[in-house]
Amino acid sequence: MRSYGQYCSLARALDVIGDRWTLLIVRELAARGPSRYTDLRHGLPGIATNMLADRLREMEENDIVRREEAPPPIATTLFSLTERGEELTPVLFALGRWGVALMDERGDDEWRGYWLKYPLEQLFADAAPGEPPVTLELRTGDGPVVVETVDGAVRVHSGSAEQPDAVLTGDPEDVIELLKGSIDVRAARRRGVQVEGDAKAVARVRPRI
Amino acid sequence: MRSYGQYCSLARALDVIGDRWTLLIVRELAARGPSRYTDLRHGLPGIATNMLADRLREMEENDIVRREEAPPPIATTLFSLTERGEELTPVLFALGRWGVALMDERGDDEWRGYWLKYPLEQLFADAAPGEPPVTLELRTGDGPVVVETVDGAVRVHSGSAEQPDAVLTGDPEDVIELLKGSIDVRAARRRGVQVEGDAKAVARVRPRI
DNA sequence: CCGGATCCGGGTTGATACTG
DNA sequence: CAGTATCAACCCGGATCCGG
Repeated sequence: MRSYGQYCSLARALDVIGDRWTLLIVRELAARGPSRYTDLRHGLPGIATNMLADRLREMEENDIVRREEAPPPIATTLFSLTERGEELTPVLFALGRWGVALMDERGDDEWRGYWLKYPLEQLFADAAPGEPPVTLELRTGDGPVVVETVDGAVRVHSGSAEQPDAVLTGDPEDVIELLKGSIDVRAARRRGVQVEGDAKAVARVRPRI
Repeated sequence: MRSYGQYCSLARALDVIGDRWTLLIVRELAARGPSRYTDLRHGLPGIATNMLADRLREMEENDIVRREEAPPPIATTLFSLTERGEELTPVLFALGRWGVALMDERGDDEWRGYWLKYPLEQLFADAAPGEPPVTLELRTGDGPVVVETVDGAVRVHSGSAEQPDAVLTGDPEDVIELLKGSIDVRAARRRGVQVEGDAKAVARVRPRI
């Protein structure tokens, strides 16, 4: 990106991370940890492969991304955030928080389940922190994600749970509305969400005030 | 801007404010309040006039900016942030905070004194909150700015002070280093900073922790 | 002077094909 | 798997012009 040429920390930051796709690459690496080139492409639907290669190179030069050649038996290239890259999480949070108001209709937007990680961990909490922890599994289109209550907070990671208290299957919009509490289990079922297991466990994951 | 087409609040936010210049226009309006087109141009050195007009129109459509025709005797167009636009300040703060580490050399970057407003208000405080408040005037190139201690915090606005406790004149880099405390008055003078008035008042404005 | 609109050249991005 | 190469489309920057 062409520099703004201003002696201002905001402008300097935008010189480095203001390019198209850059912050979404940071999102991918923050949500999934060290990732292969191909996995990044999968998490960035619509990106051109040369664009991803260019951005990764620039971000490496700017000390945001680190490239590691994993030794056998993995034998692949892994991209991960540097410490300086991790420090961008407050930026992701602020932008993501502001963008919540824009999440009106799903349309035909792309969707990956693990994109829920930071929204849920930041904006949701355990509604009954005194009770024994619960585990949910969400199946919303691509790979499943696990949602757990831990010390009153919510933790999210990709993968399946061994013994989930409940499993939610359906469109992301509907599952999210169910977790938000803006619709109940009955209404969610009417929209096509499958709720298996303990419906009470679902109500444990709720927005912070 | 072309949409990323992702059902993710970060991507949605970037759809709206990810364009070049957009966040800098927000900075201008946040730091100076309602502004005329020409003043915005002055605060955004390097912007093409059609670009500013385009961005303002898009930002108006996206409910970030409001355009008002001020009645006589002002009789000009004023641009200001909507409530939704004001809600972008956490984004400016997060990005600006991250960019501080990039503020190494001034080079021939452009500079406006009021760009100090948010950095100083956020990152600095009154080192002796119990003492009577002090007022500084900074003259660093373009218009002067007033720095005041208020209830232990620091407030900044454009303009001149009537009875400043001290006046600092010099290059922005040097004045900032003096306020940060990384150089003392003696060293600042050696670099060409003029310190008039009470040097003790200068030491009242210091980085938090 | 204020608030733009128009035009054009160049740089950035997107889509697809191809490769070690 | 991890990219390069190519080319078209679009966005941006710079200059100029224009109606109040």
